[in-house]
Amino acid sequence: MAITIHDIAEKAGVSLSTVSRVLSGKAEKYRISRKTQEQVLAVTKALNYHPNKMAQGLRLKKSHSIGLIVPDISNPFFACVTRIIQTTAFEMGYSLIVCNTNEDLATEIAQVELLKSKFIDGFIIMPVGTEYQHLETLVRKKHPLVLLDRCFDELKTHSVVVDNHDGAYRATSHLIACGHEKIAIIQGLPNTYTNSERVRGYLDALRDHGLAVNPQLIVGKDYRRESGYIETKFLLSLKDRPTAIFTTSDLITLGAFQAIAEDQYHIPDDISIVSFDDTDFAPYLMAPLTAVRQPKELMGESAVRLLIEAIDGKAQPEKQRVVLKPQLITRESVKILNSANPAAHSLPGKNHHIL
Amino acid sequence: MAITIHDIAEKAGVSLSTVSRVLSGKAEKYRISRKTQEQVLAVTKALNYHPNKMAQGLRLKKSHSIGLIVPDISNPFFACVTRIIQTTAFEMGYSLIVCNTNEDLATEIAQVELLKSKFIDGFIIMPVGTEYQHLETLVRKKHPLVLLDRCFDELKTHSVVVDNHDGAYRATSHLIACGHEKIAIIQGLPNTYTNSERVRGYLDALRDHGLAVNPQLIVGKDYRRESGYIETKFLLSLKDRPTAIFTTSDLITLGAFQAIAEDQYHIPDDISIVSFDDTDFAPYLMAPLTAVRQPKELMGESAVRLLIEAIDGKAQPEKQRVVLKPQLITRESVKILNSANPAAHSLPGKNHHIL
DNA sequence: TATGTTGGCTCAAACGATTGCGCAAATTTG
DNA sequence: CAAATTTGCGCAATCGTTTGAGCCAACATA
Repeated sequence: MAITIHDIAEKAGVSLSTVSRVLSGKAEKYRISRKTQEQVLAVTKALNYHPNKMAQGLRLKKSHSIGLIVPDISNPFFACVTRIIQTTAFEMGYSLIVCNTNEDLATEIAQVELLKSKFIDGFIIMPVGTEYQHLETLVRKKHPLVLLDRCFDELKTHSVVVDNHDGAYRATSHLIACGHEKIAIIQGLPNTYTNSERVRGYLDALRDHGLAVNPQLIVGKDYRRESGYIETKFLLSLKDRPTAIFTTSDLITLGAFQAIAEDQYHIPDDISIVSFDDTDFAPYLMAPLTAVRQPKELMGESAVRLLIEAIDGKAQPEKQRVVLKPQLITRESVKILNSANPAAHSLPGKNHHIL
Repeated sequence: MAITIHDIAEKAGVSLSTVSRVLSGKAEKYRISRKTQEQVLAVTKALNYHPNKMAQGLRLKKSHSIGLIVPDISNPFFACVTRIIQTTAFEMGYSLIVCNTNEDLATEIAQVELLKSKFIDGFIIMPVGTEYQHLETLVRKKHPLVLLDRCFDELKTHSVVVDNHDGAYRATSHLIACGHEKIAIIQGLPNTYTNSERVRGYLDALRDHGLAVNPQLIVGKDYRRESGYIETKFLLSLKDRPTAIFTTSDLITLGAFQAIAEDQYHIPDDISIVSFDDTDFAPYLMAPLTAVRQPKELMGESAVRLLIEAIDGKAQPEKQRVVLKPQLITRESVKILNSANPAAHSLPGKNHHIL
């Protein structure tokens, strides 16, 4: 079959050990003569040897691969983060096993189990976010683990998140600055870290600007397009229609757009939208989207670096939480109601072509 | 450390072999008594044993993981296909190692090398598509391999592709049926299977409808957004502007939209667009997109099934090429110039809400 | 009683690498 | 020239599984 160090040892006239030592750069330590080293290296090259990673892994208890668990790779936000993670990991010598949970807790648990048995060196997990028992097991068993995008305050592990409260606060404040008062929110998965923070940001912004909260305008139950469609339909049907909607993911926004188009409304004239994510297509939608941009590249990179530090034992033992700041990108999906307000003037309308 | 069959053997008072046999369902074959089996199973459960996949893999030369090499996971088309592949593979007991090439051949070669050493059971590759030496090596060494989306006629291996010629032909014919005669194409990566087929479909459609080919209207050099932007800028600057553009990927289309918006043109009034892919966001763009829809689910599923058949040795030894038919989805990005043409009437405008 | 058959399990050699220990030969030291 | 030290490398155990071959007891057959 494939070439092994056996073959090399034989052809080079030395022992297994010697070959292994030369190839793993331990020649100095074990005092292998220069001549022998060259000999071995030559044969290795000649036979086009590639070490068997499974054998290495078994012996060294290290697979040089990390497991990524993501709710939905086809969601452009996650897709982008995944790409960064893959690239960064590859540069650092790791390959990536990708698992999809479809936002389903049972699937997530199954994937974690699967990965555990695969001798993964570490995990990057964007959890569904409602339960964390299975993750606690990982932490207890000292599996290197970085939570990404979503985390649990109770779980003592590294994590990389965006300041969702800040993002939501600014999105909502922007709407208020533009003169909106009846502002709805279509939330994502309730009772999850990310979502709760976004909702909290929304509520805080309303409160800080002296606006009353209308519970009827808080809707939504997951981050998917279908949800955006349904909830927008509902919001549009209200007697006292909101003038603006804060959609908490770009996918929700797509659904909202569909509902709005179907009901023959127009963005932003009839209804304003601020979204969350700012994925690639955001500038090109029926109305170029004002959205909170998540620092996708930074998220992916930080997660990988943190994880690999943890794997190498170089991470601070105190668990770190990296909190990244989002950015509000203003385009044309928000109508300015109160051109009297100076704050509004400086905000949208100018930099439409931020892409 | 972790529990091994050693521990189980000891606690159950039997030998390693017996444990292994019971756990791998070979009890019958090796005549292990029912009592012993239950004994072993009980201890296994009690200790919460999970087999070490590395050791198993080493012994059995099987990792139950497959490698996926994809040009760009963040491209929504590939992202969607990747999700299907992951899900299907998982259902069939395989996990997925994902590699990204960024459409770069050197990276692709590096990734293939990496995966080869990882004891992958098989490959699904969406190649960059300009070279196939490294893939030929895989084929020669009998690595199960399925090419997806793009293939090489010269390479004798399984492949799953879309009938790109047909898709392009129908896209172009649709434009012609709507009365367009000056039709540009923004192609993808030249000299690749997929792209050549699409260009051929475009040319054939023009020819079959008696339209002359204007070489100036054939532009583009890769599938990315930037490319769409630049080429559209160019096309719009021509004295003899085309009335329609066939953009050969949704990403190119985004760039085209940007250029068109920037130059203050309007879709479809000033310029019509037919795209390729029909990703999720296509219906919600500034102009709901008429596009050739690729059967993403079917592509991903077929690729995995074919690969696993090949891994299990159940695939026909003759290499199979699965060719899937695309579908033209008409929305509102194409203007009907000749309302006299009966063919045009029956086509667009009705089913705008295909999502 | 000798012989064959079967049931029920264990032994030990793989798979392909890594590594502590130890053994010769070469070299230095006294 | 003997002893001590260094140089250069090999032996064999190990990682956690799987599996062909073999062994012993019990039972059936002649």
